[in-house]
Amino acid sequence: MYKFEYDLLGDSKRTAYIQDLSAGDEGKTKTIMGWVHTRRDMGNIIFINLRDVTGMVQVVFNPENGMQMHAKAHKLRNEYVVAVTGEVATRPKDMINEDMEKGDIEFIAKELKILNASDELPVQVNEKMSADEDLRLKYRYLDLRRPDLQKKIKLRHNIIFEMRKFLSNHKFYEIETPILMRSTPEGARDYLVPSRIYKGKFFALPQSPQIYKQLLMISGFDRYFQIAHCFRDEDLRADRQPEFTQLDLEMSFVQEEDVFQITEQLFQHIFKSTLDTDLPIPFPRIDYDEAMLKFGTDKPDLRFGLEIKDLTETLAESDFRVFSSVIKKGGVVRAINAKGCADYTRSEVDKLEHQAKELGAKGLARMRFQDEKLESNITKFFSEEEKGQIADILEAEEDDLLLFVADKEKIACKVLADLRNNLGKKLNLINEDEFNFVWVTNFPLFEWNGDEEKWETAHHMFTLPKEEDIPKLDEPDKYGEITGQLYDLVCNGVELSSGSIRCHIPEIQKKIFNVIGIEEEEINQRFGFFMKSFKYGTPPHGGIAPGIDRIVMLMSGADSIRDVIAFPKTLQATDIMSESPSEVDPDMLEELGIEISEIE
RNA sequence: GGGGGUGUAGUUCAGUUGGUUAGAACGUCUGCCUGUCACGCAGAAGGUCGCGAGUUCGAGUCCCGUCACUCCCGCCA
Repeated sequence: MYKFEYDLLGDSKRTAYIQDLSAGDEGKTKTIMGWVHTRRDMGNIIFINLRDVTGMVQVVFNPENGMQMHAKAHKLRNEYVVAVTGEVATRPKDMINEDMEKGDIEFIAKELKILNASDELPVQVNEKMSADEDLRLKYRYLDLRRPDLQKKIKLRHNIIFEMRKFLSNHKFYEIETPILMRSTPEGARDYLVPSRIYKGKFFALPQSPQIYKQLLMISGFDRYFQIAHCFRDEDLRADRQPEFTQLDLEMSFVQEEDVFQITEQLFQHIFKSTLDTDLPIPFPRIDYDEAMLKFGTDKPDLRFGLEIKDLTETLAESDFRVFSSVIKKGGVVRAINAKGCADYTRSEVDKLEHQAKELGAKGLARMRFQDEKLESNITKFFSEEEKGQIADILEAEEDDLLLFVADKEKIACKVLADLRNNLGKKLNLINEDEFNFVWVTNFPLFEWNGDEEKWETAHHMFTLPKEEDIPKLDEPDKYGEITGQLYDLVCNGVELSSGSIRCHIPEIQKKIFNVIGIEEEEINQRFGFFMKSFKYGTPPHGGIAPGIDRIVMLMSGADSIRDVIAFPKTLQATDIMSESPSEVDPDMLEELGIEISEIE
C-alpha cells in the first residue's frame, strides 16, 4: 500500500450531496465527500466514481486544473475517503452514461483532500457479485456499503418511519416497555440476564411485549404501538433470527374486524408510500381449516392454484391397501395435480418422492393421465368408479401427473404443502412481482400435544375464544373444537403478522390456564401480578404484531432476513464480526454468583 | 439434536481416473496511456487447497474425524 499523510478536513465543508447535483448546477462550485467506488486512471486524465449515501457521480481530475491535485488523485484506490471541491459540468451528448443515474453530469475537480485510505478489500464494494456470507458478516461494515444493501436498509428505515407516522395519526401512542423482564417458561426459550444484586435470580429478555402491552390497555392508553426488539433463544432459519423486530400494537374496545381494518390500512399506506404499490383492501380471508385442507399449511402462498384435494372418503374402501389401511387408522389420503407433468422422468419424480420422504412421508404414489385414462403401476388396484372419481376430484386433464400422499393428516399436509410450493416454482406459476395478502382466521385455541399428552395453546395463552365457544371450556371432550379469536396475516406464503383478541375476563383466563395444565398456585406465582390487574377494570382489547424484518425482506425481495438487518447473527446464533458470544472475566461471574460447571 | 450443501490466491471460481511446477478473472504492485465509465496495454507479486489424522511410491482429488458458513427437519409464531 502507498503510504502518505492523510488530509484533515480543515475548513472544508460539504456543500452538496451527490443526489442534489444536477445539470442545473452547471458551473457552480460545490464540495462533495464520499468514497472512491471505482477509478479509471488514464495516465493523465483520471476518472473516479464517487459514492456517498445518496448516490454516485463521475469526478474528473485533469492536470490542467492543478498538477499537485492530479498527482494526489493518482494515489486514489477503491474505498479511499475523499473531499472534492470542484464544478458541476454537463456532459457532451456522446459522453452521457445511460447506465448511471447522474450519467448526464460530471464533477470537475479543483481541489482534492484524501481524508482516509483503505487496505486491500476483503469484500468488494463495487461488484454486484457478493462474497461468501461469513466474510460479508465478518466485514459487515464493508458489506453494508454495497448499494444493494444500502437500498434495503434505507427501505427498512422508510417502512418504519411510515409505520410511526400512520399509527401516530391514528391515535396510537408509542410507548417503550422493559427489556429486562420476568422469565416465562412457555413458548420459546428465554434469553436470561443474571441479576448482580440478587444472586441466583435472573431477568429474561422479552420474547414479545405481550403482557406489558395488555397492561397498557388496562392502564387506559387505548391504543399503543412500539417498534419492539424481541428475543427468542431457538434455532435459526433463513427467516428467523434470535433477536428480531416487531411492530407491536394493541387496541382497546375492539374486535377482530377492527384489527383487520387498521392493519390493512397500515399495510396499504406502507406499500404506497415506500414502493408506490397499490394494495387492494380488504385482504381476503381464509379459515385455518380450509387453509390446511387446500394448501396443507396455515401460511399458504396464494399466488398460484394447485390446490390439494382430499380423497379420504372416496378411497376408504379401496382395494389398494396402502391407502385404505392408512384411512382405517384415522389417516388421510390427499393428492395434488401437477398440471402437464406426465412427461416427468422417473428420476424427476423420484426426486420429489425423496423430498416427501425427508418430511416424513412413507412414499409418494403417482398416476399419469394419458389417453384419457389414469396410468400407473397402482391403477389396477382401483375400480373404474374410483378412478373416475379420482380424475374428477383432481380435475385431471391430458398429460397431468397426480401425486398422492397417504398418512397421518399432519404429515400429509406438510408433505403436500411442500410439494405444492415446489411445483409452483418448478412450473413457473409464481408472479414474483405480486404481493398476495391473506388473513388466516379461526385458528383452534388449543392443540393436542400427543408426546406430552396434554393440551397446549396454539398461539398464546391470553387469547379469547370465540364467544360461542366459551362454554366449551367446561367440556374437556370439546377443547379441540374451541376456536380462538386469533389470526395471522400471510403474504406470498410468509407469515407476516400474528395477533388475537385477548382474554380480558379473569374467570375465562383461569379456565384457559387450567386446560393447559397450569394450576392455581402456579398462576399466582408466575402471573399473579397480571391476573390481579384484570380485577380493576380491564377493557376488551386485542392487537397484532407484524414482523418488521420479514416485511422488509418481502418488500425488498431479499432471500434472507439477514439482508435486511444491519448486523445479523449467523445460523449458529453468533456474531462473527465481534466474535460474540464470548467468555467473560471470571471476576464478573463471581460478582454475579455464577459458576461455569463444565463446557463440552 | 438430525439430514443435505459449501470450503482452493485478498475476492469469485476452475482443477479430468490419485500423477511433473495447482490455473483464470477481478483486486494489489510496477510501467505506459487526456474522455474513460467493468478503461485499455505490458509485466510482477500473491497458495498451510478450512484443520487433523489415514490409505498410497504419490492426495486439492480417496477414507475417517473435526471446524466454519449455509439450507432444511426437530424447535420456534
